[in-house]
Amino acid sequence: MNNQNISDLIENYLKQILDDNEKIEIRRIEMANQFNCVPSQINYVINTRFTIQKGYLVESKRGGGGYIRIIKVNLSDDNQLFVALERMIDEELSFNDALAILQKLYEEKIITKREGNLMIAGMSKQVFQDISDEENHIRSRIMRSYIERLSYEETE
Amino acid sequence: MNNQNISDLIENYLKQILDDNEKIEIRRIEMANQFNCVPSQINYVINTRFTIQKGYLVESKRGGGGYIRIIKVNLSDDNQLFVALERMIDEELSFNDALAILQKLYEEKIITKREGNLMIAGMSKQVFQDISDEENHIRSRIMRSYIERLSYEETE
DNA sequence: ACATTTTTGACTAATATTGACCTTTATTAT
DNA sequence: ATAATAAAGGTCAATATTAGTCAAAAATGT
Repeated sequence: MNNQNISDLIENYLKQILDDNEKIEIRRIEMANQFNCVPSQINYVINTRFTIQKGYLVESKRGGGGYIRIIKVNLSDDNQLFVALERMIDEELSFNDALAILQKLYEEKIITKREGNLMIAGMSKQVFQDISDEENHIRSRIMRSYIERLSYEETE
Repeated sequence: MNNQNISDLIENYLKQILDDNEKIEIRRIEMANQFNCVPSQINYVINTRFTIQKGYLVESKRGGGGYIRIIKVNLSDDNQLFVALERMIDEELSFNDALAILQKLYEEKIITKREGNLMIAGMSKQVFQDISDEENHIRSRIMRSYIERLSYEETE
């Protein structure tokens, strides 16, 4: 641990607190003052070190009483599968391909029938009625977002 | 949690009372005095936190003996539910309103937490990254599609 | 040398707070 | 009854308070 740049210091500080707590809530400007850096460096640290793949969820609010909240989550046992799947999905995704992926997830008992049906509903043709240009593009985004969500669970 | 701002305090105060009551009636000036803020902040809280999407109806009267009344909407009657939902969902649907609706459906035990989280993932901001023009429009379509799907399940 | 990561800051966006002015309803005076 | 006044609540825009984005510059690694 001799990488003592400021970003690493901030990362270590936050992770140390997260060792004993499920989540932490900070004020960006306070952190920045404490570590004598510009506020946007806090965003940099969060974006590079507290990603969902690393098991962290980040929420924030602006305005008076604003905050940044970092929450530890449990990565699913099938996490690797999801990461792989997410990478496999192209920028464009047809309805039939989406259907096939969800069918597979259902057969593998990763999702219930009802969950699958809901996800399909969110990507169905009717959703994209008058914007068919972007249909497969947005569907791809939706599918990857579903898969990302399946890759972790919040700790109760 | 992080009640650093007055609006959250007022919101929590009102919701706490609404936990035990179907409705609550307040006087704007009294609230403002109690929380040491200007009267219009009460309107701000009501307009941002007690919307129809969040499951609340608001009535008020001016003049002597005036009041603001907040009423919890009861969605537990399945017949009325889907009709009510259709009405809530405009041609355009913001992420926050979508969140509020799903939260309500979860509270009413119509969907599981996991189903809600998946549906939210399908409508999250990241899905619409580079097509923000149509964001709220498509989100509205997705939500309607989810609701339609849920209404089938009911009668299966 | 070149590539990657970190640091910085100017600009942007979201949310909360405040206050001046407006509208509605009830009460009181004539 | 009608008019004037008082007693509510409503609206809207300015300002304040946060956090987010993005790209250039600096530092570091290979």
